[in-house]
Amino acid sequence: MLEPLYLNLGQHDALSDAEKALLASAMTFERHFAIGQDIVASGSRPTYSTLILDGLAARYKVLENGGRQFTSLQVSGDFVDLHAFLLKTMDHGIVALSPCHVIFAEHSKLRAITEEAPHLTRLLWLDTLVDGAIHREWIVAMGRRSKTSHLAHLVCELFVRLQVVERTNGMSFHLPLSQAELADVLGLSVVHMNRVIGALRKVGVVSWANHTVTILDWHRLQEIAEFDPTYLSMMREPR
Amino acid sequence: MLEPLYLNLGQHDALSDAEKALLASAMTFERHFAIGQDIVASGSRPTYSTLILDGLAARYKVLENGGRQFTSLQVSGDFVDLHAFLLKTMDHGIVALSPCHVIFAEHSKLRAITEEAPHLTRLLWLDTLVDGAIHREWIVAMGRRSKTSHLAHLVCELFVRLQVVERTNGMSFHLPLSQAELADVLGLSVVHMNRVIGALRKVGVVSWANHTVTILDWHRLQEIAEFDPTYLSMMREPR
DNA sequence: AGCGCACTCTAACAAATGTTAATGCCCGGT
DNA sequence: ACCGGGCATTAACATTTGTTAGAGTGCGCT
Repeated sequence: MLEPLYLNLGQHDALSDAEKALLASAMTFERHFAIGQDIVASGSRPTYSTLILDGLAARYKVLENGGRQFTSLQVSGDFVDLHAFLLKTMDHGIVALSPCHVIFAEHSKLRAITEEAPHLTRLLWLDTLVDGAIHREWIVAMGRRSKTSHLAHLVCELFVRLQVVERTNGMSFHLPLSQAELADVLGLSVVHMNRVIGALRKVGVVSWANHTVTILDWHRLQEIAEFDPTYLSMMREPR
Repeated sequence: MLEPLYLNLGQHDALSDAEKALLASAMTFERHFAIGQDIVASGSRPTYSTLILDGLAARYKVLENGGRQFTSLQVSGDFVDLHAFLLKTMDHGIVALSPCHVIFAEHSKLRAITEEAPHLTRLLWLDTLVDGAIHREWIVAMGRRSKTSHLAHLVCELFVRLQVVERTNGMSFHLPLSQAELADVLGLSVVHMNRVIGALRKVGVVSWANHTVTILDWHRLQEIAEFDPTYLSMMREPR
């Protein structure tokens, strides 16, 4: 059941059976969340961290004027709030964008891992570092890329991340986001989001319908996005 | 000499003398960098992490069209590339924005800390988590705040961070960034950056001259920015 | 004192992006 | 089969932001 987590952590470095067992023993109960439900509330102080077994979720903040910004998208195998283990207080919410099947890891058990399993600790730390690397890439995309390039970059990133946890289907993947939600990812208005998707469709590098994205020309898409997967640290090496 | 680091880490949780000594023993040689010099090169694989003792630096990426985006600003007491300890390959560069006095911590020593000093390990991990929290706040600012609010937020953030490491002077602090560099922080053109600074000046919440920012009305500045320092985790509590 | 240079600031215009509103489509509920 | 609601799409127009160009300013250097 924790397969996606093993795939996610295991992409960076070998994960021993003992470490897998240790992770498994940190888990407590499972839960399902419906679309739109908050998995973790902003301002809360969780005592466990949430692992997505299946589904798509997002971190977000809401401003006073009602504007919402997603700060990350989380897929199967992602700890959506591993950072709360040490940050303690959630400064943002996490919402289910598709039906989500999750399992909770107790902070006390994670703490025990940091006391007794240094290598596994480094892998969990690394997981949050990749999170940060993705954030930086998003900042660059928001600040200096054209909107088309930004969207192309997002498609590249999601495809690669989903491939790691075996949630792609050939060159297609399921992306159950409305254009309004996508607009809250890129920081655009809904109308402009629609224009940008149209632009990407028109150049013919992706087809996009029924919440399914199919990459028609990976090479050119990567070019438009200037996508370089280095930041995802997908190289397996000692950590 | 490591005082800024102790202040930085110590703001989140108590730092024992033994831990301070351990940090000190991880350090090797010091170095000075001039304005504009790369402290860490993109694509490199450093074997040490760089701590700023004094100065201002920034992480950045450059796009094919020459556009540059800063993804973070780093002040005294910040490990600018602690993440490279586990990410291994730098996916971005780090440049000195003021003359920088830095000291290097060997990765082998950091690794030893993860093997033998769990609590200190958690504090170092936390340091990178706060990094991530700042990234998220920047994403929100870029996506959903007005440019004036974004700039106000940056001023609030820098003031608070500099205060922790005792680099403020009353309600003023030194910000040696040209408007062109600031534009690369907010993701704007230089001309528009100038407009935005003018706007913030006009409402009278800051004065801004000679690379010195003085906050004239903290309360109103915070209001404009919708600044909530929770994400900086400045509460001292067991981690 | 004069010069050159980097930086700030402004203007005029162009392009990107937001807003409001309307239309059509699909799909689930009755 | 009908209805209603959410979503995608488009149009027209407003606002923000970028581009290009140039003038002003301060400061170090000779």
